[in-house]
Amino acid sequence: MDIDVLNEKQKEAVLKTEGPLLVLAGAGSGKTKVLTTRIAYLIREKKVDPSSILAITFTNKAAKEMKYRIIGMLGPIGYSIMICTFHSFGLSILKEQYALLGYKENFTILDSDDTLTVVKKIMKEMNIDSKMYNPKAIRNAISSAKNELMTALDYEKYVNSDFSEKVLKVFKLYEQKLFHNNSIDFDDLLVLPITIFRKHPDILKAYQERYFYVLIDEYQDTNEAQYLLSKFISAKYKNICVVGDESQAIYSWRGANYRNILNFEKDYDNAEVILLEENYRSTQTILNAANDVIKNNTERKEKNLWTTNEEGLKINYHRAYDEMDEAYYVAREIKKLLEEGISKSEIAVLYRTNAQSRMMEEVLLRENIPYKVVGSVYFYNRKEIKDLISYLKLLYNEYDDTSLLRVINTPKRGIGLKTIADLSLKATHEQKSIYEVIDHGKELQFKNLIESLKKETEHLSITELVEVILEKTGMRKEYESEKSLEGEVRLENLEEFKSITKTFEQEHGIISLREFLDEISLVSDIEEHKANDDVVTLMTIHSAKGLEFENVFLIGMEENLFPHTKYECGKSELEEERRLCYVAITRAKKHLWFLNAKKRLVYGMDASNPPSRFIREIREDCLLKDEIEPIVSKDFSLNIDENISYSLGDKVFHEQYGSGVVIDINSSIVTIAFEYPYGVKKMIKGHKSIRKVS
DNA sequence: AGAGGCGAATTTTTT
DNA sequence: ATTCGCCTCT
Repeated sequence: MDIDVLNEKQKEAVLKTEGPLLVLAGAGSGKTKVLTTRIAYLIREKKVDPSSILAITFTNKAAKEMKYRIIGMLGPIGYSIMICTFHSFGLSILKEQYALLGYKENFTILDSDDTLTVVKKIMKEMNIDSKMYNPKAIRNAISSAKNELMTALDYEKYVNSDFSEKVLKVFKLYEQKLFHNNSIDFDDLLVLPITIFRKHPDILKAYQERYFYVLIDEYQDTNEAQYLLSKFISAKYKNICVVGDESQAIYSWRGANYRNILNFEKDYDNAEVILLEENYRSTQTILNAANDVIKNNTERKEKNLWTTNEEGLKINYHRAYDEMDEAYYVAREIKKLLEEGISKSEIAVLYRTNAQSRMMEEVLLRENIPYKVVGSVYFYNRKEIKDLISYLKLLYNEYDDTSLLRVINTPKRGIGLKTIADLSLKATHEQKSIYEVIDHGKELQFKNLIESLKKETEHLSITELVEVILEKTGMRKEYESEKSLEGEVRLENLEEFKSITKTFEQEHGIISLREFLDEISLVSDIEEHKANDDVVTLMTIHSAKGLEFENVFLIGMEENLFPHTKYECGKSELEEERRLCYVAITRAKKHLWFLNAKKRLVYGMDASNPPSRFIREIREDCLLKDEIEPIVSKDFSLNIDENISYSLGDKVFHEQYGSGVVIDINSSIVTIAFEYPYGVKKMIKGHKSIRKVS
C-alpha cells in the first residue's frame, strides 16, 4: 500500500479516518486511488475489521473495480469488505429484515420493465386511458415519488392535476399489488430499509454498529433516498467519507440532487473538506478547456484543475457539412491514429444522444474500422431470456404475478386472454396472487407443471434447472419446431444463458436460486466477457462517465443538440448540460476533437444549428480550427452491390464468417448472426463480402 | 394469434 | 426518418 505515492491532499484524505470527511475530487484527480488506499489503510494500519467497513458506489462496475483493486492491495481479506451498490446494500438489509415489513423470505425483485407491466395492468383494471396518460410517465412519477421517500398516502397532498390524480390512484394499487405478489421494485431496495430504520431504532443501531466506517462514492449523484440511507447508517459514529464532484453531476433528471454534496458541511458538524485539484489524466490544454466551460456555472464549489502534464495538442475543431461528412471526418482521423500505431481501445467517439451513433456506425462499417457501441443491446432484455428468467422467478416466488403472466401461455398452451382476465380479477378481488387462485382447467395443468419444477429446484444446480425448464415447459420444443432461423438464434441465446449460469457456478460454487436471481436482478447486463476486443468505443457522454481515453471525438457540438434543448431550457438544465460537457472533455487524456455539422436531419427534417455555445466558452488558443473540403461523396458504391433487399431470417454467406442469418435491418445496416465462433455482426447492406443464399 | 396500417413520439440510464 | 405501440383484419 503506497501512501507515499499520493500527493499531500490525497494523503490527507486517506489519513483522516475519523469523523465526517468530504473529498471534492475533480475529474482525473485519483479519486478511486484515494478510496482504495483509504480502505487499505484502515485495515492494515488502523487494524480495522474489514467487515466493519461499508463502501457504496452507484454501479456494479464501479463496485467491482474497487473490490478488484482492494484485493490487489490486501489480498483475499478484501473479500470480506462490504463494497456494493446502494441497491445491493439495501437488498442485504432486506434479506435480513424482510419479516418486519410482512414480506416472505422468497420475495423477488421486479425490474423496470416488470414495473411498467404492472402499471399498465393496473391502468387497464381501473379503466385509465393509456393514451391520455402515458403509463411510462405514471411509472416514473411513482418511482420519483418513492425516491423522494413519499408513500402513496404522502403523495395525496401533492395531487394538483388530472395527471397526478391518476398517478395517485395507480400508486396506491401498485404498492398493494407488489406486496401481494411478495415482490419489490428497485426503489424499494432503498425505501424499505429506510422504513425499517425509522420504525425500529434498535435495528438501525445494530447496522450503525456493524458499519463503523462508511464511504460513499459519487456523492453528487445521490437522490433523497440514497442520501438518507447514507445519513442513517453513519449517524452514530459519523465516520463517513463521501467523495464526489458536483461538476460531474449529470443525473438530476433521475432524481439525483447534487446539493447533497454542496450541503455536506451543513449536514455534518466539524466536517473536513479536502479538495483534489491536481489532475493526472489530461493535458493542460484539455484541462483549460474543461475549466473554461465549467466556470460559467453558478452553483458550484470553486475548484480549478491543474496538472504538471505537458500542454499537449490543441483541440481540433471541425465544422462539417452534414452528419455524414462529420462521421467521415472522424473516420479519417481515426485511420490516421491507427496508422500511427495507436490502439483502437484508446479511441472513443462520444455523443449527446443515442441516435447520433447511427451515422457513425455506418461510416465505420464502410471504412472497416472495428467498433463497439456501448449500452445498446441488453442480453437480459431478449424475449426468450426474459421468459426463462420469469420461469426461474416464478419457481422461487410463486406469488410473482408479473412473472406468472409472462409465462402462463409461453409457449402456447391454450390459456387465452379471457382466462387470464378472469384469474386476474379473481386475484385482485381476493387480494391474493394469481397462482393461489388457480384451481381448474388448463391453468391448473400449468400450476402442476410449476409445482413439479419446484420440486426439481431442490436438488439441481441452476444450470441443470435451466435445462429442465427448457425441456419441461416446452420452450425448447417450441423454438425447434418453428424451424425458423429466428428460432435458432433464440435457442442459441438460451444456450448462451446456460453458459452464463455455468460460469457463475464455477466462480461462486454451488449457489441457490435466490443468489442467482438476486445477481441477475441487480446486474443490468452480462459481463462483456469478450475481453481483448481492441475496438473503437462509441457511446453517450453519460455512459462515458468514469472512463478515460487517450483520444476522444465529441460529435454533434451544436446548439439544440448539445446543449440539448428539446423541451424547456431553464438555467438549471443548461448548467447540467454544461456539466455534461465538462465530463465529456475530461474523458480525454491526450487529444480531443470537437465536431459539428452545418446541417443534419433531425426527426427526418433538415435542421441547421449554430455551433455549441460551449465551444465559444473555451479560450481561443486551445482550439485549432480544421477547415477541409467536405466529403460530399456519393461514391459509397465501393464494395457495395446496390439494390439488394433483405428480410428478417434471410440466409446469407460471408466469405470470412461463413453462413449466417439476418436478424435485424435498419436503413443501411443489416445485423447478421453467424455461426459459432463469429456470432452477431453488423454489415453494410449489399456489401460484396456477403451474398444471399436461398 | 400474426400481419399490416396508422398515429404519436422521438435526452440522458442504473439499479 | 424511424420506431413503437395499438388497433383491426384475416
